[in-house]
Amino acid sequence: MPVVTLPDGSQRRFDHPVTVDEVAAAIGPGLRKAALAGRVNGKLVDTSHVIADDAAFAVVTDRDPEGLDIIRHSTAHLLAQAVKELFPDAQVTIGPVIEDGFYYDFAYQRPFTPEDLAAIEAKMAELARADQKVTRRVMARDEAVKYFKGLGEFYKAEIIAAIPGKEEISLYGQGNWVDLCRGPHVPSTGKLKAFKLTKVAGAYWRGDSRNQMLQRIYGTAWPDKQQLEEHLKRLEEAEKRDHRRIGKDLDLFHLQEEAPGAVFWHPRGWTVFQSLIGYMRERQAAAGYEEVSAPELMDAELWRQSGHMEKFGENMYLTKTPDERLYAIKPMNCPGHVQIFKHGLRSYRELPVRFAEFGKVHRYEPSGALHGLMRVRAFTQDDGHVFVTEDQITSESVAITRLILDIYRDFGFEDVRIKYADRPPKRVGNDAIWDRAEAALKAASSAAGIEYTLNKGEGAFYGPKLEFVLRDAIGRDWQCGTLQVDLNMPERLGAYYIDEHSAKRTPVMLHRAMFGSLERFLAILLEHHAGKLPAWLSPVQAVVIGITERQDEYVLRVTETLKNQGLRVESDLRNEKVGFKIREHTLRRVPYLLVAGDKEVAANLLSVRTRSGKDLGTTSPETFAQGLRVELNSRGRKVWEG
RNA sequence: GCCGGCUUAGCUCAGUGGUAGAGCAGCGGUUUUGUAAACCGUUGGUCGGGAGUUCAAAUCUCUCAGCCGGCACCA
Repeated sequence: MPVVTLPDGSQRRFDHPVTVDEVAAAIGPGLRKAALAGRVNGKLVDTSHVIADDAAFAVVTDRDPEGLDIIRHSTAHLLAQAVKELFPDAQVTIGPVIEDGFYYDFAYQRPFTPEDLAAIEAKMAELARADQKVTRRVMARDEAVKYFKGLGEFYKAEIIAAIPGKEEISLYGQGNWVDLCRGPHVPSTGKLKAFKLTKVAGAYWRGDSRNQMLQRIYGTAWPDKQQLEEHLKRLEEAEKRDHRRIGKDLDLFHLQEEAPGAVFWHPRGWTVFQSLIGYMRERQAAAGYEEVSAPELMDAELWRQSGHMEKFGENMYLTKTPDERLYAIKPMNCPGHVQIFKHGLRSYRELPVRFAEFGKVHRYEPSGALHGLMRVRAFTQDDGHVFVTEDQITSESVAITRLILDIYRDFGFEDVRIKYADRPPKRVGNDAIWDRAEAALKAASSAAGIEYTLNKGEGAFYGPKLEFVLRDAIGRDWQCGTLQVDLNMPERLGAYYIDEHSAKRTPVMLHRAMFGSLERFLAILLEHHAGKLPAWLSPVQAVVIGITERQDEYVLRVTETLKNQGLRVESDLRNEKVGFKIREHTLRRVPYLLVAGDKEVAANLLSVRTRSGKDLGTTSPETFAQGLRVELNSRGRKVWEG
């Protein structure tokens, strides 16, 4: 007879097999009501699950992460049930839990409309109110296939057919609707109290663009209404951080129809962009890089040799000149850098050779992929290529890794994860070369003392890579930096150096980027800071504001003085009230507002206010400049506090 | 590229077949102002492009483009 051991170590003895529900009831009526599922010997099960033998036991409620997942999963089922009631011809496919919610894919003869969505959501609420019991039963595989085929659910039948033979096939029913599912599920639909359908979209069956397009409905679900509201609020806040919105508000850049996926940088945006470049120049020079610049346009033949034409030809811009020569606009900088390396004889004594370029590349991205500055067709990489001997891979990789991580700290990104991506299915070079490259990159990673997760099959076509992923202020991950070990490209493009025995040797090429795309990195910064860029990146670092025209001369003089010290300062002499000017510059996220009235002019002072509304008191222009300079020099690590 | 939605003044948005609107911005004045919006007046639109239906189209249909949300892709 079963003895169940609770998480606190206490035990309950039963004289007959019991269900999870019964055990929960034995512990307390409140817990029984809150029970969504059980955990028996580590395995999640329904509340109807029968425990016959001794077991470790826990009740799963909506306070457990697993409980939340179960709510979401069951809400996906509720969605499918509602769709089947309203659109009996629709076929169900899969409905997994995703971050903050769930989706369900349906095959239907027409796309669902926003009006359908409202109707479906209403039907879901109705079904939840009915508090239908959710029941589980097991069916033999062949029988299950037959069962779903009989229902006209051919996608389900296909899914079952693909389930490994030894796995149990379980069906879940609620009301008159049955779905194949691994479970577990909530005991009854009444447990689903707070959900909302968010969007409809097309999605390919089995994620393959050669397959039929299904209708995907997304939704979110939470334990209670309040948490749902909070989630919707968070989405709203994230929307306010949208770099496209901020870019417009702050007059940084725009995009227009004639140049899809290409950025028109306005003076303020370009100032930020140039600040990024200036910073990186400094860091790279200190790290032993030499800046180069390779042509934007090179003969297509070169791109054939590199392998780009074969793999990415469809995404390259080509142009035929009047002399009938075919040129490609560079989608990457590496072949150009190899040409510079190749020019002249290189000795092993010169290695490592470190080239860096703020190279503007063009890639014809699929139209549906474009997204503000995040995904564009013309962008600038802080691209570097280091030519090394095989012996130098480790030390050089360690140096690159350290540099990347240190640079991220200057931008206030402390939380950085690293992924290791190995050989992709479509690649150049033989397996022996890949074995060496992968081993070298792994060795370098452990020498650098970094931990990584595996990103299987996601390496570049010419070599494995480390991907540096940073986490922003609202918890989103962005892959930016990359380090790739390439034993293929130098050989394909005929690069070599002379070793200590006067023999020709092919160098190894390390590809690396810190920002990745400057356009995208800038977008990430805008969203991370919600537009409040640190002063060293702000297009305007301070505005000097006069209260009446009596201060005009002083305001101009102070502005001039600060500008002469290399600070980005403007004056605002407009015929407006101070409150109005403060409001405008605050909305433009200017870090410091320097107000001068008669009192300040008389004492040669400025009244300093930050964009977050903090009053830093009065100070002389000299002291302010000094403090700001300290802040600028410490990058994102420190701010001036008056 | 695929599915859906959207596109009206510089910006944010009303306007469901019958003479194109509002707020903000801009411009011209008044006001000389103390830390997130002073007041008065006023300019501004081939309603994304093209084609069609209709006596009549911002509004209905087709088509192209761009954008937005997903999917697929991402050297």
